Amino acid sequence: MGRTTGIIATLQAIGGKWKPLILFLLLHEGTLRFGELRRKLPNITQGMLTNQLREMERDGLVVRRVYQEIPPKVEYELSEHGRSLQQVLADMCGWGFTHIDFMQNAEDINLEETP
Amino acid sequence: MGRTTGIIATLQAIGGKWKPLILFLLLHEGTLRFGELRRKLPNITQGMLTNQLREMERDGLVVRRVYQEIPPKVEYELSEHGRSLQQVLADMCGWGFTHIDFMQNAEDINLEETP
DNA sequence: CGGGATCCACAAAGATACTG
DNA sequence: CAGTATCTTTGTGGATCCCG
Repeated sequence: MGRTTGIIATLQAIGGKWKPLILFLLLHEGTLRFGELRRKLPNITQGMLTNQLREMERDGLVVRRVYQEIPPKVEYELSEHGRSLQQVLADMCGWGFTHIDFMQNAEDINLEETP
Repeated sequence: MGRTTGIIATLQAIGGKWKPLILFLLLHEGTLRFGELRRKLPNITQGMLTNQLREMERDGLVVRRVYQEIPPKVEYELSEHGRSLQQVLADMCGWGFTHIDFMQNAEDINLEETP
């Protein structure tokens, strides 16, 4: 069991293309219905959203609650284990802004280099 | 610009399937040759490793140094900007172990349920 | 020999239509 | 409303070849 074990386990759990974003939304907005989640993720497909949510439910990160009503109503929220990702998600969010600044500076340098 | 901007930027930069793992290795082991990196990532393809490294070079996370020798020698290391990921990578690594423990407990519960 | 480019087979992701 | 089913497109893995 090498030093990379932790990272590998994390990637298996939240390495999906949309998972960190979904988890971040559920963390900050609490319980959300399927449709609400979809509207907050403008570029995700219905099928993909279903996939990612089901996988995260299977992995114990997300709780799925189905109301037997017409029209149907399904709510999602973070499990206690899912909430333990708070630090990771906060750091990812913070570093993202660092990276945006970095890229804007790099862009400025390129502009200065053009004649 | 919503609350998700930071996460989205992070995913664009290090969302690749292997990137966090590669970055973690470069962070902890310093400069590595292509072949060394490949041996430490037993399940990655040569092509994939080349891809991910080139993308991260383009994004300013990794520095690529080519020695004009026979046999060829190419070294990779984190840039200063790449090193700013240290906190994110450390948290990911730590949470991974939390997640491994969580899954082992869940497994124990299932074992107890079997007759 | 080490790095990496190319071609092919397959799996994952996206778009769209349809259903309980 | 919250999904499924299906089809198309893109990405990944594997083997092979190239080049200095």
